[in-house]
Amino acid sequence: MTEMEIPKEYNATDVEEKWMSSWDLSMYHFNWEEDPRPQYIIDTPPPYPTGNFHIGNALNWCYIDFVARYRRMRGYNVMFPQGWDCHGLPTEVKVEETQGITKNQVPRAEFRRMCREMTTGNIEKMRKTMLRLGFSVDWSNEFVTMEPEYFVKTQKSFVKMYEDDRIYHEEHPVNWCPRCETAIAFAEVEYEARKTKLNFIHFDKVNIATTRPELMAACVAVAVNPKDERYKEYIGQTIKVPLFGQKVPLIADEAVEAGFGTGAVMICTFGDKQDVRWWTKFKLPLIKAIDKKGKMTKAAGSYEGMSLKECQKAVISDLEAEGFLYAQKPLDQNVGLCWRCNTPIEILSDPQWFVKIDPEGILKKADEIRWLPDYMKVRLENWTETMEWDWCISRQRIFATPIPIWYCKHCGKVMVAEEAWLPLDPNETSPKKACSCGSTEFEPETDVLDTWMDSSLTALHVTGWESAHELRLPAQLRPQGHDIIRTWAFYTLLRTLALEGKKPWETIMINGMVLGPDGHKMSKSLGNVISPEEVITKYSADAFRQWGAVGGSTGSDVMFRWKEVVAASRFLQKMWSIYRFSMSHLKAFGAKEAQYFSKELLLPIDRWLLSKLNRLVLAATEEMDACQFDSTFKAIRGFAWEVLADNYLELVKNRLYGDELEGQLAARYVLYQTVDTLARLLAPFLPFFSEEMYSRLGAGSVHNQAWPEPEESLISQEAEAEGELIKDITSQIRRYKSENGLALNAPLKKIEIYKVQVDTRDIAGATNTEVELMKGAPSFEYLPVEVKPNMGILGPRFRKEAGAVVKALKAQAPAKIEAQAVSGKISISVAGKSLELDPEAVEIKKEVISEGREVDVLDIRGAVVVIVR
RNA sequence: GGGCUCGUGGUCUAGACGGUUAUGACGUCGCCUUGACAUGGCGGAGGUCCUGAGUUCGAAUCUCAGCGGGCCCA
Repeated sequence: MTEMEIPKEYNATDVEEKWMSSWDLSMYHFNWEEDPRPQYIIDTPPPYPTGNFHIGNALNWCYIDFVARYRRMRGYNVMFPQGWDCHGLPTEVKVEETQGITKNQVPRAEFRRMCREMTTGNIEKMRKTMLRLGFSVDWSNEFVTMEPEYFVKTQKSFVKMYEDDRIYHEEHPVNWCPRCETAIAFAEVEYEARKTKLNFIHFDKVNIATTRPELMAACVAVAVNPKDERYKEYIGQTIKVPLFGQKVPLIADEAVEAGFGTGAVMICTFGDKQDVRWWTKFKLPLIKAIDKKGKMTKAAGSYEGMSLKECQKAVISDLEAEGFLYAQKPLDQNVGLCWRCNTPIEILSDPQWFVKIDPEGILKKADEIRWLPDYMKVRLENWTETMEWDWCISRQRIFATPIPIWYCKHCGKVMVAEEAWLPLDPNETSPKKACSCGSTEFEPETDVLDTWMDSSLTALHVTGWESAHELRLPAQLRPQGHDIIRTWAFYTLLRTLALEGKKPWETIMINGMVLGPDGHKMSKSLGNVISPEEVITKYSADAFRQWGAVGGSTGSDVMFRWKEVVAASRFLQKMWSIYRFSMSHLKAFGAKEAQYFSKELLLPIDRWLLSKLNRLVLAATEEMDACQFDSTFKAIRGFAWEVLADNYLELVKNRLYGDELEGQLAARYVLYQTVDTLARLLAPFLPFFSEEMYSRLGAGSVHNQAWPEPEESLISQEAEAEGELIKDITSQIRRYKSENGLALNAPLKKIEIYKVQVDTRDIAGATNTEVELMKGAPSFEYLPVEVKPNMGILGPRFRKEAGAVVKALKAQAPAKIEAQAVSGKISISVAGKSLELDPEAVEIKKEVISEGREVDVLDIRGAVVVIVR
């Protein structure tokens, strides 16, 4: 331990890069074999490999890393795996963009290759950021959903669920993105407020109002509210649709709002979700007027081939020309958009694959899981309770897990791959057996699986499902954002339940979103995006992580603020100074000196510090167990800064620099314990800084050390009370000097302390003044100036009369009350009745009269401190 | 339109089992280079605890209503 090597300034970049390149990351590996330690498996979110690990990911990973490092130190066999959720539209869209093609212009296999290549490059970039942020990822348990080792599981899960009758193939209306030319799930639909026009149109018997005149070709009914007097007589009759001429029934349904538009609505296949409900309820016919590219079909007659927009324009002008359109009104409307390309979605009917949803089962399992914070469970419940359709899992895209299915060319029967054949792409491989009709000719399924079919398997994957290892379900923790509760959490619950009948995790910890410095969601269009790299370069990874810890409580959204990062890096420097000072006094505190030390040597302020330290350990442990990172870190920081640096160090400096060995030993012992404990407490949050600290304290990495155990015998009310008095006396004298323009190390003539017993050695050292404990009362006059009622006692006792009692107390001279309090009972009269109060029921403020004397008097916690100048 | 969440000095925030002096940070103002740290120390100013009503002896805290943010959805 050589303090000469410790620079005055903490150079975060050098320290962080040094440790990053020298750490042996195998210390973070999970042990799949028999291990006496309890397992702690984290079902980490596999990020989408965009190539850029954004600040929201980073916050999420900070939380995961805090937990992972803490649990390791607590003696758990921790798995912090890293997955990559590769498949899906965004990569396809990006490849189409960068290559200037559309998916159908190149062979399927070639397109997949381009996607894989881009994904691999992106993963590499993101790994770098994660390493730089010091996350203790277990890279031996990395998984990549596009690799056969992973997607074989996705396919197996499909086959198992198909055979279990949980997956079926059916023609059903689905959300369709005409740009991406694929079905999408409800979870992938986003809504945006837009202005549109409500068109009022004469039908032959009633007038209807619609925002979608281009869908008149697909009109299959008109609906009114059964209670609507205007239309009662027409219910059950047929109505002719203008321009297109089809005759449709006029039906009655409660769901029609009589007050909206004309009170009559046309039902089309399909304008919106409500149309689908009516279509199902009344078993209406299906007219497909829109094709998969969003163009009008033959069913639209002369409008065939037009885009939806063109068609709407044409229909409106034709309606107007023929006198059907009689009014237009502006209307605010929410349009469903494809979450990836922002194209308005349509509802089309098409054969698709579906997973059955069992809301009750999911809700029951959700109840068995601990939700942090608990109110987040409500989001899952609300979503689950409002599910209307099953989960559409087929997508008409390319870069995704293939559906291992063929259709027999002769009888049309579905051939499902056997598990032993997997993984495979039905477009490249044929079934290894004939159809039950004897045919060996098959048509492959070209649809692929929804990406959530991959990622909803992570809990199973990380716990060893379908691997050489024993299944270790449930995982201990699922960390994720609240934005994907309805998708990732929901689907994982569904799939784990369907495949293994168990809950996927014991605890789910929800993190909030990161908002920009302006309080809004970070987005390119708002220009408020900040990257983790930018923060690291300017202020260090540890400062970034500290912002992640203290930025907000777990679950709440966190605003990114530069000044918090600045404050974080200031704490690093402050902590560094504390460390540097401590180490300069610890060079000699080796085994040699330690043998002369015994706890009897500890002075009151030492016991005060140790009590506070152990209380801190106790609280930090409790809060880390509850994933309360902000309060944990704030407690540690507060201790280091206010308790240790501002007070303890100032009080023991004199002893440390002095030549009295016993006092020195005690202070060194305390310093050593404190610095060692702080290094450990900080380790989950500041892996680089704490490692640098620990490198001069002990052997090996701090990340292989145990979390500190609180020594309860050192926690003591009395030790803290006496320490607090010493601290307060010293800091009041410091303030006194400051107010009186004295240098802080300026000696005073003398300090006299009355009325309490207190150890004066450190007070004398810290104030550079002789301190004497005085017997008896000081010869000063006290003037009681104010009576302060203690409402905690008076309120509950007197209830309605409490107000009157307070009034009566205040009406008396403070000196009179004081005199009674000294005798043990205070009597007052309220509304003619006389009452007796205990002295505890009031606090009497007194002032010392010291005018005309060469002294100043401070009243501190019952102690009277007389300063002789 | 629904659900969730929040509204505290200039800014951000703690407090939420109801108890009279409302926490801390940043900013601001003043003083101080003291043998770890000026990226520091000490002190000061600055508050209708969103509004209104209710419960209560007593409300930032509980209840209701309203207003206003944010998020997730329809």
